[in-house]
Amino acid sequence: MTIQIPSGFNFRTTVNSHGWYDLPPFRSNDTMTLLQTVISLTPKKHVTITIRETGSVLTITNDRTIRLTRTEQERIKNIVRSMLRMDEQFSKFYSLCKKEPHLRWVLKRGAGRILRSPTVFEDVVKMMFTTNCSWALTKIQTVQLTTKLGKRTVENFFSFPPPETIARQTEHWLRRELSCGYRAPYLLKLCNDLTNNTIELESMRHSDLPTEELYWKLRSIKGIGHYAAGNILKLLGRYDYLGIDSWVRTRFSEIHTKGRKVSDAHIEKHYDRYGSWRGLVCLMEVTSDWHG
DNA sequence: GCGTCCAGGTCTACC
DNA sequence: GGTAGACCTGGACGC
Repeated sequence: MTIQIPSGFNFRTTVNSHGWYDLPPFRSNDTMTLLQTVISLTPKKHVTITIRETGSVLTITNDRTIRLTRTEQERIKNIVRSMLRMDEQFSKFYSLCKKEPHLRWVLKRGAGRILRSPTVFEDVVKMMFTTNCSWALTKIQTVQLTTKLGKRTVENFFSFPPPETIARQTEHWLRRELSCGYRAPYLLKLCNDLTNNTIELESMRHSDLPTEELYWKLRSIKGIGHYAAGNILKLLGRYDYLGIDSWVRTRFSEIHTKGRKVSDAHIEKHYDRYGSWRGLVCLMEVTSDWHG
């Protein structure tokens, strides 16, 4: 399968936009020139895909033993476009960056697109796993979740388990097997609510609701606070919130205040002038050193 | 190898 | 509305 690359799109910069490429089922290589993950087409059909940039197209390959219908191939292509944010409009953001000397690199590197998972559910669970712990623990929780509850594919990858599979476990089991500690009841409640249709996540990527309403919808999920909601919103294409964590605080003080610690209110105020793009401007600034 | 301390974000009870 | 303390884990550190 191939996808035509839109102008201004940069595959490597998108894969390296944040830590998601490092959390299973995602996998990448040292040079970030390929991205692999598992797409769950049906409860029993899980396909490992490999995405590479080859000239002016992205090439998507999968194991030849798995036959895909034309409809399934189209679905995979749409999911890849969505994960890599290929159809989102960044022209207004780039005009803004053009006016700021310290953000001109963003255009040169084709930055701004933030890698997201095939589903909102996967993004929300992973974001919950980033709260109040080190990256090492975030990774442990995600690895355990996928290997213990996901489905193994031909290439020895594991799919991200659906909410109903997680909802069948006990809180005790989740605590013990995933090392997710006090997050276990939050994860269980989220999965139960999704299974019972008490809440709905997937439509959020195409929602017409104002960003603030989406923010409060996310905040109604136990375990999703101000930081997590702000960052999930970025994965929904809304950049009004900063999603400040300890790392952003450190990077901000290194860049703007010679290492002097400042309050979150100070950081919020600094990015106010960028309006609805402030969250993305903040992310670009704190990750600028990742892109040379 | 063991014990102690700390960092990390969210929730809840309390003022 | 603001704040303190609990939640749980891995990692750093001292012994």
